[in-house]
Amino acid sequence: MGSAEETAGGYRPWSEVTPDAARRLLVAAVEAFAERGYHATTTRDIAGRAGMSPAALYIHYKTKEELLHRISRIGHDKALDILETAAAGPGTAADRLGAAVRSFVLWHAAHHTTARVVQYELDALAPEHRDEIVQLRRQSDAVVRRILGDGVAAGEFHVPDVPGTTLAVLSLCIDVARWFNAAGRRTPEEVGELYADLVLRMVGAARAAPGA
Amino acid sequence: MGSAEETAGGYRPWSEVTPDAARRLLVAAVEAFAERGYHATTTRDIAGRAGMSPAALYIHYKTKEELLHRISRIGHDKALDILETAAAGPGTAADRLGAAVRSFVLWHAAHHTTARVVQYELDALAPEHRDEIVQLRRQSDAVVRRILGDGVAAGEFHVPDVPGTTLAVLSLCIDVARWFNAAGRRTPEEVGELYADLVLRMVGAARAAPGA
DNA sequence: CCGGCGTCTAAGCGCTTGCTCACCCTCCGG
DNA sequence: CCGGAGGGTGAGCAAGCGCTTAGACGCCGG
Repeated sequence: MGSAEETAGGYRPWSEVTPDAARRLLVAAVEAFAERGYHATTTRDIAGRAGMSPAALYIHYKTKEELLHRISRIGHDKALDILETAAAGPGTAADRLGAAVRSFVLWHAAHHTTARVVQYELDALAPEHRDEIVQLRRQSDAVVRRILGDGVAAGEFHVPDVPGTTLAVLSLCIDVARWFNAAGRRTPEEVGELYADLVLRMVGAARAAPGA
Repeated sequence: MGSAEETAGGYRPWSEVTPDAARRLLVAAVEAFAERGYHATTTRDIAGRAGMSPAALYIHYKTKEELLHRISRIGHDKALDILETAAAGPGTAADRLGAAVRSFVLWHAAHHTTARVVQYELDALAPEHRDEIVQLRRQSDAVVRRILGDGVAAGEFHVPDVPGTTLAVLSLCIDVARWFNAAGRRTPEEVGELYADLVLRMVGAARAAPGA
């Protein structure tokens, strides 16, 4: 068991990675990178977790860094997709911001192992790959900033500093990957709910009315 | 220049580290760890930055890990001190929470190089040292939780989930160390001010009145 | 039955790592 | 003027690193 809990719940990640051995190696790498960090993880450790010899890794990936790049790319694509889906939804700006934070945080909590690698091992990427990922992050930033802008324009939000608040909101959500499950009384859904509420207060769209 | 900006402003950190050569090595280690991460930093790199030979490091420190431990310990002591000072201050719970967030964030922004090492390289510590540091973090958590509890009891704050909100507040502040200065239009003071405002909104102590 | 391809392994190469050791300065009390 | 202590160096060791190579396996169309 152990790693089973990560893939529980019917959600099957990494389905886009084939063949099977390549996926097993990638999943093993995610676990190892999340646990010890990229630089502290050896290729022997990754191969061992996948039940293979060290050399097997190089049949499917050219370098250890390519593994990290693949993980980072897939993860960022997923995270951006989650944000964009929520942003394109119906309702007021407050509705969309709440949905975005709720689903974004839910993903970071439920897949905190992956998210930790994706969000905190950026500097281990080769410069070219790093630039590519940074571009995706800028898109995430733009999505959130747009919702905030909409809310301000509609008079729903009171936000003096939209770029700064955007940064804070994303920072808050992303950092969930770092601390989540440290003991784990909360479910990912509960954290998402809590954070959606906190963020809506931050932007002054308080459903904080005492009766709510 | 370069590293000079870090120590600018009259604040002289690491004054508790003697002799001089030991301090130079420690400052070099902070820079290197912040830039590349603990595991990606070599002892040769640290010694080189300090203008010494690789062997010189081992006159003042037993291992590379001891360097990280010293940095982490001093940094956490300082961070906790900042929080406790603000918490012990005068005024309402809102006043104290605002002061705590403002000064805590200010430190994380102004000394983001140090803060990055202190906050994000925890897992590289030996288990015994890690436990020691985790203990300090629990104290930081307790300080913030107490202010929130006070505010709720006094009817100043509306916080349904005090432990969860405490976690979120600290997470938000700490993560400043990760992104700060990525381009740097904002000063540390401005970020502290912005964050104090955001956090006060989060707890429903809105000075969000338009005229404020 | 075969031959080629994709997959995997055992062994190991070249290099870097954290750390050590033998030795050398410089400073300073007696 | 000396001798010892503490701060420093150049060279280098054992271990571990990312990665490669030579060869063996199972599978499958002809």
